[in-house]
Amino acid sequence: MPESFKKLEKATDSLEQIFSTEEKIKNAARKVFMQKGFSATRTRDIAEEAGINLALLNYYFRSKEKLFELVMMDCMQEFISGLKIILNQEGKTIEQLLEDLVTHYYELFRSQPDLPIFILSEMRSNPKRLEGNLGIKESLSKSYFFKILKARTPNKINPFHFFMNIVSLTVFPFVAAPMLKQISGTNQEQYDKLLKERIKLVPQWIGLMLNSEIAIS
Amino acid sequence: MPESFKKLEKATDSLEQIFSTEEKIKNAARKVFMQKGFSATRTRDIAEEAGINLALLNYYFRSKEKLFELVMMDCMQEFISGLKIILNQEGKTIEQLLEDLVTHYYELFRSQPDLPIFILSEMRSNPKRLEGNLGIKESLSKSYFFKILKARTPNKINPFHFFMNIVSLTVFPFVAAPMLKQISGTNQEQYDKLLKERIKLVPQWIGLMLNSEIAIS
DNA sequence: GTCTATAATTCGATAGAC
DNA sequence: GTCTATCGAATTATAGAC
Repeated sequence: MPESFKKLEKATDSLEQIFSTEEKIKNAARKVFMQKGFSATRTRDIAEEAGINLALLNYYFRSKEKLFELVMMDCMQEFISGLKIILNQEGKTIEQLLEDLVTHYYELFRSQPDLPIFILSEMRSNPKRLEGNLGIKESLSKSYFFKILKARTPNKINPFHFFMNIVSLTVFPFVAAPMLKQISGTNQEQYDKLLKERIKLVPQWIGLMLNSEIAIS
Repeated sequence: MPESFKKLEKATDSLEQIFSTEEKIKNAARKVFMQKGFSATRTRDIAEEAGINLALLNYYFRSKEKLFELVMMDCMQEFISGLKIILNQEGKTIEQLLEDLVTHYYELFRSQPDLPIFILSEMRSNPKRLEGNLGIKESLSKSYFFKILKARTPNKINPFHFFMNIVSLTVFPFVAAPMLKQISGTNQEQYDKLLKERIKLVPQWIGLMLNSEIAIS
């Protein structure tokens, strides 16, 4: 095919063509990897999803593993990027910070429901992926949020319990969505309504815990 | 033909031999499948773990899929079996039921940490597995526990929110253990101490939520 | 850069001896 | 029942034409 004709064709093509081939492959890889995990994903699936030939995948990314590493890095980044910003908004009350946090993850997981289970399950088989992103620990322990959390923690309970509670109440309903949908007998729309209600409820429940006199005994 | 009930005949053999070959394969399969998931598991791994030859796996279980189905059924069963009993102990207070429940799952997941993430991640790729175990929905909605939960639910909040909270606070710290251990900077022993503290804490926190005046607004 | 065709390897499953 | 050896399909990766 002549080069001039090729350019003309590109310029008049559909929206799909505004992404470079490299980007198309990466986006397709992200979609398929998140849906099926590393081992269950075939490079052919990614090529098909991207609308390109299988050989191009190796041309751009050398191997399935290299492509996966890139996707995984992206996902981890997206998972924790919002966290650092929100946890350091000085001046806000802990209830406000919590509502920001829960809202953020509700919207993130609503657009990408497989993101949390993907990260958690891939981490099981390869826990050392976390070592690279060691910044999370410092980001949390040095954050404004954690400072006021410690101050408000009742009695001698480890403040980390409350961090666990926040993440559990926020993330697990997405991780276990298929099971919880089944158990509650709700369809997608109804279940999503429940999830949305939790944006307001979770911060209040956490507030209750922080204000209570519960101790470990 | 494989004979499942022949195991006792070899009672005088060494410790490894008290399990029939069929059981050894199934136990090995359970271990490897739970650790790596279906796709990442090779039948050769299972054979090696069981200390038998690869051909025997197909002799006893026909295929990797059939073996996996058996293991999955077992795991699902174990996951929900304790539930039905505990949720129907009439006469107990909701706080007592919760403590029984959290204790049960703490001990179950402590001996098999990969069980919850295994079930959740395999369900993602194959949500129809749940349809077989449809009994969960009825077990919950018709249980004594759910009856008193509904009675104690404040205002007009969907009682299922509290079921989600219980499961989230109980299961998620196991599902996300690698990540939470990293973030909290604890080793296995310290993290386990935290998990153990939650046996007493989670029921109290749930009690707080049920007694509060929080509404959806 | 992109394609077709194929090499190289892995893996599930089976045949057949004992 | 258990083993060794191997087949056949699937899959990653590459060679080479355009």
